[in-house]
Amino acid sequence: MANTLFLIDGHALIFKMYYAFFRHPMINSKGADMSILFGFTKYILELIEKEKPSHLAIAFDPPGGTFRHTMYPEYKATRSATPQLVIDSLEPLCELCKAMGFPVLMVKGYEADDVIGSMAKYAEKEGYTVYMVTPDKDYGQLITENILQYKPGKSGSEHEIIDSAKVCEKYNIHRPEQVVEILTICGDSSDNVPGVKGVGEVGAGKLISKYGTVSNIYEHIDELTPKQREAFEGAKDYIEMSHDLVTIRTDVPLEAKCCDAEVTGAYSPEVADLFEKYEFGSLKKYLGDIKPTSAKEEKKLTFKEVTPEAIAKLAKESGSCAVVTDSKEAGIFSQIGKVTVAVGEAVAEGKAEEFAGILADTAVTKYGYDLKLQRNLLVHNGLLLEGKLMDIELMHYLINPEKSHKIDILSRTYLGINIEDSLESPKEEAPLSLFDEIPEEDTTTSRFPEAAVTYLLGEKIWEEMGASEVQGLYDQMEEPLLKVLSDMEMEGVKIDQAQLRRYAAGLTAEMNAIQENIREMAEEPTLNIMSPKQIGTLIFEKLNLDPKAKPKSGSRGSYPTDEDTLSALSDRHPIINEILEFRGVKKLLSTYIEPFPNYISPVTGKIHTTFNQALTATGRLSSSKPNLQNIPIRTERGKEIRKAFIPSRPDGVIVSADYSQIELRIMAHLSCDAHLINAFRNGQDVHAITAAKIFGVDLSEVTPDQRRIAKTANFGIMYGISAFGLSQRLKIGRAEAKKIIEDYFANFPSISSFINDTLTSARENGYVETIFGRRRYLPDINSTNGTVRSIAERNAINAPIQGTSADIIKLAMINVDRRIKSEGLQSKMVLQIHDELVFDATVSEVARLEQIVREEMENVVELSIPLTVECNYGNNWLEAH
DNA sequence: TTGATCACG
DNA sequence: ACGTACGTGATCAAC
Repeated sequence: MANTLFLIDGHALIFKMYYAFFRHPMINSKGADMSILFGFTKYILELIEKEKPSHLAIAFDPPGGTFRHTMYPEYKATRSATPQLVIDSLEPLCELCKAMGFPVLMVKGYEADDVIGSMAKYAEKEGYTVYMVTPDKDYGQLITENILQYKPGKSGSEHEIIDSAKVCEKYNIHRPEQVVEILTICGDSSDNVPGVKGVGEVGAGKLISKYGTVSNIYEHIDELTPKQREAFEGAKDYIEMSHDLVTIRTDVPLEAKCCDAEVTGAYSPEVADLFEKYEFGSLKKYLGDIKPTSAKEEKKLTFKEVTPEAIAKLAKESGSCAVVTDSKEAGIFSQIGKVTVAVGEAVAEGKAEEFAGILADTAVTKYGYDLKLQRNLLVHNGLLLEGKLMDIELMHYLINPEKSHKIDILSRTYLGINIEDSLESPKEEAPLSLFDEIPEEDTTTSRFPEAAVTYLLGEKIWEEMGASEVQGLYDQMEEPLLKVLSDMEMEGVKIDQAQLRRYAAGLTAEMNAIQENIREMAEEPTLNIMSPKQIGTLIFEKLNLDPKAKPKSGSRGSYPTDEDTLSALSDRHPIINEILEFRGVKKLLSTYIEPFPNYISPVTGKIHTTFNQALTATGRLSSSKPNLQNIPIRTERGKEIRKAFIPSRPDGVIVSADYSQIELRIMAHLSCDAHLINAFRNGQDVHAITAAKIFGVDLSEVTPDQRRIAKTANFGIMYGISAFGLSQRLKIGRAEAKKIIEDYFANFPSISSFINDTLTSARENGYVETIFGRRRYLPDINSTNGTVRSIAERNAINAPIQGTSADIIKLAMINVDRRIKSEGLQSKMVLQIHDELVFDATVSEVARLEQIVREEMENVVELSIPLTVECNYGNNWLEAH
């Protein structure tokens, strides 16, 4: 087979990668943006794997001007400045390409186009088939039988090979060289090359197919229409220069020979070094067995097996051990398999009962991973997990909440030990009931490595926590909370199944009726209302309710059909409201009603959610399987679902206690704003006071509408407002929104300086923190990319507020739990919904419980504003509001 | 697997 | 040149 040479248009590929990673840049551990370097390298390696070229070279534009600039000073003058990342990536990229054995073609005074053109023609003579890898249409002029254009596909789609026939067809010309004539006539706005005004690709194609060249058109200028003649006359002075500018040179002196570009597939250790340096972990597979010259000695994990009795003795002596409780991830009521315990290098494995003494020993610290689940499993199986719980996942969460806390990654990062091979790969469970039979235990896989690594990691990560001063946060907050959450999960919450079933029947009937109605109105008996694509087509094409609506770019031509968009059209056709109704009902059924029976434990008859304690970026909890933190309340239909959350005892009630406006109070505290602090101290209506200030009216004259706007503005401030965002929320003009924000900051200067101070500190430190020292790192806070930087800035404002609120309720939960236990109440705390605690209580205890809960929640921390709690109770969760 | 949509604070 | 308020989880369609 003939040799194939791939010539890469480096400049174009760099920009392709720049935009591909624009929204989510790839930042390495040192904070450097590797987007272009990584994307470029990955593209080349994948290209080689896919197309298997025998030869490959990469052309870049040289620094400084080219002959075209000399010829025409305005050349590319309209281009905006090259992004800094592109500039910074160029040199390391060249170095990397050379190291990988690909000739870097760069000739002073010539652009990459000319270098590729010259190389292509030369290689063609040598008998190569040449593919020019570029999206640039200018390259069409170079295409021959053996020189083709390889046009990379846009995000996901296939590449396209452009041959002579295709390019001729595109412009309606006879020979690819005539692309030059087309470009001369059309000009090139991005390169600032002038063409013949008023003549586009189609017109140019017709003329060139008839006259062959631009100069021949001028020779027959009398045959043109008057308009065309005028246009060509107008371009006469510069047309020759334009012709010259768009002509790709094919006679550039080249040093590289084709044979230099051979793709061997064998890379040097220096390439592996660079991959290591740039953290291209996922690209190492392309290097085969090549290892870096400086390959670190991978530490070996050593352990020796001893008996359960021996390990118990060691654990007692050292005061600590690591515990791994074997079970499939199938809910908190699973059977336990074997238990593995490690102390230093000593490990032991056996039935849980064999370790019962040590597990229950309060004097022995337990290192482990997801100890909340382990504690639940053990308790369910009649065993205790006592002593200080050092959960490495939770500990690492405090070091950096947004990094991965997976044990294999921690092991590599902190210990230099790779346990991937010796660990069970976490397989995805079938997403069925939590209470299915557990698959047969895989006894071939030992948990020794995991236990031994956990022990080492526990000590190491604890040290690391000292550096960011989060040890106290762990001891005082997360570790005690772990046990509280474990109790809450085990306790569960009672659901009125009969009420749920009755409601389901009614809703289903309602939904079917709406569906029929919609299909009739649409005259489409098979319409799938759940398909945004079908709904978009129906509304914007068939019914044409908004002729101005355009398909969203990027999502393959589908129209937006979200609630905002649809609501705006509800006057145009009755079908709109029906669609929204349908969605609402369907949501309730499929998310909150149908799946719930599967979550009811046959053991307790209750629902047991999982609280994720090491997940959110801000310090909040999250709830899953099922999520009990997003049970409906805002709509009438939704409220019905809350009625199904009932007390577990016949003489029971549900008690709900929620912090009133806690985040706004925290902002008042953090900013020390006198107006807000006074308002909260005096128990006044803060949103009304805000309205009075920003609209410059008396408090008594604030209209409900002004209050609503002020309330939205208050929330907006906490989320890192923009004029655009506020205008969207309030459905007002941008200028009006801008005015509101300006008036807000003018009247609340301390909020303004709080924001500025927070941003300054974030830029200096690279992180922000809550009043309890919980950190969130913001690697993009100093990014040159404006979009990602503003996201980081909004996070910088919001994280201390949301995070402090999360810290406060966490402490309150610990204190409330302690009081309930110390006073011997039967009532149980069962749910937390960010600013609300829900209790499964007994009637006789309600008064005492409310007193305790209010006391603990309101006094958990001393701030410059009071924290107030609203407390209610009733026969179900809805009535408790 | 991803994106759109929508439930909550 | 771009996108547009913070933090979550579940479901469905469509790739």
